[in-house]
Amino acid sequence: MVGARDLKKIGDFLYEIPTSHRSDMRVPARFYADDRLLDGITGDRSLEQLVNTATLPGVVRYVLAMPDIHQGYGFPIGGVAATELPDGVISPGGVGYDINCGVRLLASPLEADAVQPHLDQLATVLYANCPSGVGQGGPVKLKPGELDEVMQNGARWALKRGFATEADLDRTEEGGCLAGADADRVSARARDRGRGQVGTLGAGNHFIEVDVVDRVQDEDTARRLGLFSGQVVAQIHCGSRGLGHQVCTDYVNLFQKTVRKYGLTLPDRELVCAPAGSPEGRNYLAAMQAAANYAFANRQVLAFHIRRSFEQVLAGRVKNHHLFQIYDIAHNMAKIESHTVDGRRLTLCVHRKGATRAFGPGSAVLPAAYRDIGQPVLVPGSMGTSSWVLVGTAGAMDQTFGSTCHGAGRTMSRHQAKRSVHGAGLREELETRGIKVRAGSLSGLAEEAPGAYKDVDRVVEVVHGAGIARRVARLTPLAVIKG
DNA sequence: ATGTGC
Repeated sequence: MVGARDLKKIGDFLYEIPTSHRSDMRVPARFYADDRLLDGITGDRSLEQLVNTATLPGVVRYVLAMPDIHQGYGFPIGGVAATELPDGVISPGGVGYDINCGVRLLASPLEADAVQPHLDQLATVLYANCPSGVGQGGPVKLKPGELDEVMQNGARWALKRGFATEADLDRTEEGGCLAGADADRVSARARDRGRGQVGTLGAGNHFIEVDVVDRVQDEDTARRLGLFSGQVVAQIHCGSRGLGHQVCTDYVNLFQKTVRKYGLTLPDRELVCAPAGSPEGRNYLAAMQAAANYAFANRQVLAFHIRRSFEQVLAGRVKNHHLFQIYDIAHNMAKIESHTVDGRRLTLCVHRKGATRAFGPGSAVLPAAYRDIGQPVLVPGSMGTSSWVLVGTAGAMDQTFGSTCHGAGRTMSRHQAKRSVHGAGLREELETRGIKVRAGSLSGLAEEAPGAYKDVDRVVEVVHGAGIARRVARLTPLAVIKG
């Protein structure tokens, strides 16, 4: 267990666990927090997991955790670890079971007052059009061989099928398509699980939300993104469903063997990995990218059905309900990126698990329209609480390999939450606050109770204060759709 | 997170 005495405070919102803490650490471990969040962080195994990642072969500079850190499989959720190619390792546990879990934000030109009278119907129609729940299949029938196209081309596949516009792709991380994806590295079992699930939401913390922009923190940047106070927007939070889950399972199993083959010593079995430049490592990367493309396509099809739902409910009732895309980000992904470490330009495998890329102004990979303001960062809060739109900063490039937080972060396990919260009562409470709720499972709802999460406003305050993202606008929910 | 775990 890592306790308060093992920590060194090295900045207003920054702590370090030095390599003297444990003899197998190759680099220090750093994490961002304030005093209040610190209490929760030292209460579970997440810092010990972070220290474990500091022992990985090829890890550079320091491993990092964001203020929304909590316990995960092997790596903590909210963790960032960068390893140098080709001998530095890639680990499926550093990405997570939900490969390219991420968030998409669509914005309408409408004020909340115009939508309010139709909100109940909108929630019902969204729930009907966007299938959710564990194991749930979806509306898209793929032709033979078409699943390969989804995995190779991601949101580009969706464009060809009429589910996307060029503008959507332009405002998606990586253009919605990772070029290195190789569908041949994805097992038959993973394909079987994913075949019928394109355009579905899933369960757990995944959701579709209709929100209103309730606070604008930076007027200029908000305007540049197309956001204004009182505006109705829609958020999608979901990933690669059963396909990504199976890809992770397959490679975790396979990598049990590669750990021995390459003579790797690990403090936790859950950190199984392979050198990123080895055949096994490259195969996982290609399969992970295929699953990531599937997730981009999934969110794109959901966006299409959200647009259709707005059309169905609002056409003829309001003047313009077109939903344009602000951005789509991944928060479970390993990326091959170039970063400067101690004055040297290195090619790194950056694992972001429950962490968001937050590239600052000037980055060539950003859409032209956003290049001078930095990458939009979408931070969903817990159910019934606010969410945030941030932008990446030069500070993130300097401090965190261009990364920041991804959400509120759990304080209670799912099991704990289910025991202490009643789903029906929670729904009642949300509805009393004027939030429309459509949920397939009441126990699923209980697992996502706001009380089971940290305060997202505080998490965002820390990353803003630390300079690894900048606050632009806050969103508050009008309607929530869940599995 | 997940065709949910002992």
